[in-house]
Amino acid sequence: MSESWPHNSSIHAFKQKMPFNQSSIYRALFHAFSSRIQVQREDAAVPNLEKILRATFRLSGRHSFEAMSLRDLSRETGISMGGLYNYIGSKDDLADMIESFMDVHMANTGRQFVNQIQDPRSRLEMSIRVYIYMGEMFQPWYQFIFMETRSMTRRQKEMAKGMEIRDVNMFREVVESGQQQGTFDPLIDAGMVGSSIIAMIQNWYLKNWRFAKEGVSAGDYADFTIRAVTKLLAR
Amino acid sequence: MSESWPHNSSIHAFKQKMPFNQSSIYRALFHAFSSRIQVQREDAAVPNLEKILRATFRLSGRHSFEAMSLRDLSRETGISMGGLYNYIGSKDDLADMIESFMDVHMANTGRQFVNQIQDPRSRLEMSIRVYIYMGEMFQPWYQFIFMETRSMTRRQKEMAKGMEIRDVNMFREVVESGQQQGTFDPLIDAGMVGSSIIAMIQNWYLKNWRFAKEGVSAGDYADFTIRAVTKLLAR
DNA sequence: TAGAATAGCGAGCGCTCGCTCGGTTGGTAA
DNA sequence: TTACCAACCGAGCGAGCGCTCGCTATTCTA
Repeated sequence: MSESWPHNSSIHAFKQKMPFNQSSIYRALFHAFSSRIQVQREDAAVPNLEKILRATFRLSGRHSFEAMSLRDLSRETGISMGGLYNYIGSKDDLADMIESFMDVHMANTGRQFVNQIQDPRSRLEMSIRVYIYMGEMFQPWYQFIFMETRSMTRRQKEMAKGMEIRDVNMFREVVESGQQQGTFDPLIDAGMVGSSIIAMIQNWYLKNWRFAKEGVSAGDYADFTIRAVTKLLAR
Repeated sequence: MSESWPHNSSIHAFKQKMPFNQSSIYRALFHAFSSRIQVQREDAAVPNLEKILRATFRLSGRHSFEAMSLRDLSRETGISMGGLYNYIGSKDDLADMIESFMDVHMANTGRQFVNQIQDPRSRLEMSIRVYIYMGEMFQPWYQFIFMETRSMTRRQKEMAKGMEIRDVNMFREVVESGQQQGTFDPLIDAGMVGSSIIAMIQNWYLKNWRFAKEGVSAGDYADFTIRAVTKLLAR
């Protein structure tokens, strides 16, 4: 998968290696949840799912998921109230689909890009880049998870915390392996570094309005972040 | 004000220099908004305001401000529905009090600590420390602004964006002045540094659950952040 | 092309929301 | 002791919520 990508680290090259993109993700979503979606015909379901998800991101970005009523969603998608309920079991269920999909598919996809890289420095840089590019591609998804899960059920909250802890630990472990190998400064707290990297990644997809205004691209941001982390860990 | 604090940079010393703290802030709030609060007797108003604000933070932290009903707030404070409306003009107005108070008072207070420091390096370090300590002291206030404003009126959203931009620019300017003076690496984008520092500060008050679990104090976090920024800007 | 199956529709249900307003309470001044 | 009024109370209002269900429209099968 990533045999060629590291040699061209642009987001464009990255997108070509992804198993799904901003459009085809709705087909993947349909297959992941076809058992709990009442509509079985793919040609009918996938475009409607795309309408529903896009409208959900748009409306809950405007105010919040809780403030979005299913009547708003019906109006925005052009699908009737009854029609919506052929795709979701409840309003909570809609949020759960988004979160569960990310929990499984996004996390696995990201991991595939870095798992075969052994060298800690390359692996750290690649991880940062992949996470930022994923945040760029699926910005509404990540923002949704960050902003909305806390309003949800205990189960959903725990899932979100779990995802974040998993990510922090992934970065912490890369840093630790680099420290053991002597590449990175062993006096820096690896856990704090992991936490800070996650903060930087979240900063990218949460504050995209500001970066867009200032003409900072995802590639620029990844370069900056990698540089900052590299300097922090230099011996 | 800060003639002695810089020589003892603990949060304890910082708290003693603050014009208000987690308790007395409600008296300050009362005086700031006495014109739009119907209850005029301070001895009645201040304790009730404290109950209302604390309960608002507690309830909107549990789910969200929008999901908090005024009946919830009434139950949690022990103040009747009608009683609440002697303190707030509307539910929106309650959020506006919180946001407006921070916009004016918090920002000014923070600025007073650093304005008389000229040396860019000291000023940068002091600023980071003050912002993190403020975030620690008034964590529910900052978290509220970060998480809830986007659900509010356009005016309130603009106010929140304005606060953030002002803070980013403050950090950007300190970095630039250090670059012009030759203290900091001039090749690092000062705007990006400012943005990253804000991200680190927000990371502190948004993820306090994780830092508490790992025994990281506000002072530890400030030290780490200052170290990271210093290394990034080193020539 | 008839009949069955799937997809889509929207008025209406029970309920909770933000907010109001006429009434009650309790401390203070005359 | 009485009269007053700031402070507080909570049942009730109209609107809008999530969700349902009897129905129609569309597509597939034979």
